[in-house]
Amino acid sequence: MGRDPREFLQIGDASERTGLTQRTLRYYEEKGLLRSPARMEGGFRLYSGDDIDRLERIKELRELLGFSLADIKEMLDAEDVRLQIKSEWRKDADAAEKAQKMRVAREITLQQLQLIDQKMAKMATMRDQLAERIAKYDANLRQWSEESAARQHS
Amino acid sequence: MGRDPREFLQIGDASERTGLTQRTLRYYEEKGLLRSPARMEGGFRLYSGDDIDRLERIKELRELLGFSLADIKEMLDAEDVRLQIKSEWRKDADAAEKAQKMRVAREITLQQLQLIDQKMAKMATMRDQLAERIAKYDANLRQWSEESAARQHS
DNA sequence: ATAACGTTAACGGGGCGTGAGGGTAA
DNA sequence: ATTACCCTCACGCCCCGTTAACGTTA
Repeated sequence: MGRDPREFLQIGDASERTGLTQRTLRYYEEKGLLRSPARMEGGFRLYSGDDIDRLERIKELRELLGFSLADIKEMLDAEDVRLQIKSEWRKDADAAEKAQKMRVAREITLQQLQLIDQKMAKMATMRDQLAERIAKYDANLRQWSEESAARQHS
Repeated sequence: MGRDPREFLQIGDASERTGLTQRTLRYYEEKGLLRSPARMEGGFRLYSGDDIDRLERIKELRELLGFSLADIKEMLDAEDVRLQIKSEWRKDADAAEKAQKMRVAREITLQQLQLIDQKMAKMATMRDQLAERIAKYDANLRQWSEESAARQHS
């Protein structure tokens, strides 16, 4: 599961790879969206491959779907549930409670999916409207160029 | 073209119809995204049907596509070009310049369309990932319920 | 020692939320 | 006169952008 430990990135490289500013990376850490990354002796942050993945998910949830950071934190916490439960699956102590948590996580994921579907439907509508608008521009421009050509002949 | 003048809405009704807060409506006006609406003698704002349409477009551009208000202002101004040109089409004075403006407006619209296509593609990817995740939750839950049933029999 | 990189702290800005303190409509 | 609605400031919050002042690394 774990990755090559040589692949740790300092904040500058992590910033470049994710397209988020260094300020943003520190801010997400401060807000608990990302667990505090490892540090060098001098205090420099070291981001793992998993950290990068998580940052990219955050970025998409925010920029593509427009969720608030608070919403995203809730979602990511919910997602972590499944992994945590799987790793803690020693015996079936409190298995019922774990299943309940998983059902909650599933529900949140399902809501995300439905929200995406709604957004995609609206976006498709907008797309068609824009295509129509372009067709109108083109029609006007074509008409103008024909009139212009006609004047050339008279 | 114009609508029933009795259909003018005060800010409260306009807010309800568009799903934007009154504060937001005043803010958009302040920022020049919406021309200052008509007023009653007492100073109450009166929104026309066209105003409502424009507000709904702004809302979609912002909430669905995540554009900044500055971007949206630029886009709407570009869109107005076509309508303004059509209404000003008395003679063909400066027809070349008008056609140029229309080409610019067309170009901006085309960029919006391409941006929507890009976003929709990314969203489709996310959608699939979420569907997979739900499948995993379900697999885990199904497995748990089977194990639980097995214990009942022993 | 220098350049390139990192650190925290703190102020700034866009897009509003949220009153305060008043006037208007029916 | 009451109730519901509207007005204009004006401050506050979130999500960072952006210095500023300073330490670390190669």
